[in-house]
Amino acid sequence: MTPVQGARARARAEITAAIKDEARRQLAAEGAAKLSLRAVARELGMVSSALYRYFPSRDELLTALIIDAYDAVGAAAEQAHAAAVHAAPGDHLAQWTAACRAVRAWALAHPHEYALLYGSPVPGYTAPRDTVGPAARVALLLVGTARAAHEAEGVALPPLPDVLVPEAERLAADVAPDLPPALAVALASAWAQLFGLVSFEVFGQFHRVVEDRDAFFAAAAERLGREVGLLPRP
Amino acid sequence: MTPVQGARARARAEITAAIKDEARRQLAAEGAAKLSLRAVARELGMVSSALYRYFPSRDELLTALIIDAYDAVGAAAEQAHAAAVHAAPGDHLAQWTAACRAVRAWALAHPHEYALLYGSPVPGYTAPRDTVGPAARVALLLVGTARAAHEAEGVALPPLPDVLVPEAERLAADVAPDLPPALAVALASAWAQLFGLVSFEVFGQFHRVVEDRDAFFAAAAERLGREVGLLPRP
DNA sequence: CGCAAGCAAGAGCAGTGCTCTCATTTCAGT
DNA sequence: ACTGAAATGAGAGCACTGCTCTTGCTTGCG
Repeated sequence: MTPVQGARARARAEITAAIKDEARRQLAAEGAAKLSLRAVARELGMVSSALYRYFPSRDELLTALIIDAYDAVGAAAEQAHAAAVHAAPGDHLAQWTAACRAVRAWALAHPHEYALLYGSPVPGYTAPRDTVGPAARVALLLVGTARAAHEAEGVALPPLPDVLVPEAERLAADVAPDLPPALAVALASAWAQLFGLVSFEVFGQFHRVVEDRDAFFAAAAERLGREVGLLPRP
Repeated sequence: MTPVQGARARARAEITAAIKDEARRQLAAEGAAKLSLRAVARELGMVSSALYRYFPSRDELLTALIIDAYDAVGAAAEQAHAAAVHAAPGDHLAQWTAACRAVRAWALAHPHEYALLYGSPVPGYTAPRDTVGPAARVALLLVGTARAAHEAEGVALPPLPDVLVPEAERLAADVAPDLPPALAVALASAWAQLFGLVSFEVFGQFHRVVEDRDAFFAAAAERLGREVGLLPRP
């Protein structure tokens, strides 16, 4: 795009990145609520008002971090999925669980950023349009896995209750017109349930309840995969 | 317990309740992050420092609200469950879904309190021991439904993967020694997944994705019930 | 070269959680 | 019934926060 930007623009990009880095550091250390513009500025050796040249408000800074985090977890899942496709080309269930495990691993490694994405929404703050793209990456990856399995060998799902048929058709038309409506509904359920499992673990709800969480999650993710019709080692 | 407490103790209880009420109002209006001790005091016509005679810190006030909220959602679920037991005595699946729907309804009616319980943990704040009892009410209700079904007609579950067997036995011994280990694991999964569905809805993740959320949730809750071996109308 | 735009600094405003001191009220033991 | 201790409320104050506004300095384009 801009082949050689002026020194000023470069400095601006560098400072913006430095602000986000420092903010991410504070986020990881203390959580979103303790992320303070003044502290970020202090750590960067500037004065708080200067920060407003780069981010018009604290919420805008948070938004930038949210977008980066969605991209990070999406990239982690996509990478793990691609590796699984390479390692076990036809095993769609293994590919599914690989993506799920990558999401979980990223969440456990970045709990505060995960909380920003899938925890309580920041009050008075509604996610701007820019976040929906990155936010959909993981969901689209799950849809893609199910689509590959469906194209390769077809999936068998139990019939839907009658009341859900219109919603299922609408949902399928919206997100995956090539997939059967029952599969679209199953995917939406599995999507939410996957993050339920991850959130419970990251937010400590499994404390003193589930101990061997690796094995527990692996089994649960595989069950979710079967729920959307995936089968092992075809 | 205390048959007739002095006027002072009564006043203390009343003021404590008034503080919690006003705090709950602000919580519902603006969310946890904007809950301000000073604003609560202002609204109650007292000075902020006086509040510290009743709650030693803002976090302690939050803890009190959290315990109340756990009790409220637990009571809502228990009441819906009891009604279902009365209306359809043998239909354990209907009882299960009734409890799930009650949790969802409470969450949608009190989104900010729900976020306090199942959203991002408040930073720097770890839930004290007093919360674990109320927090377990919904989980215990789900366990109880599964136990009733198991005692009445037995439940059939797929076998566990080998790696999960030790964890399953430990988990069953901990929370429900009378239930088969595979059922205990399935219950823990269903528990987390149920709140995944509710959280996605309350936190807006289903925005522009799932539209007919009543039907969607009802179907998902029923699937969760089948996952723990419940069967309709025996 | 000049001048507009970009930028940092500082002061300041309104708000926050929390602590401390100082009166006053209430209650209990003698 | 009286007194001393405990509980309570008021107020000032500290160290923060996000954010705005004004004031100059620097940069780089036309």
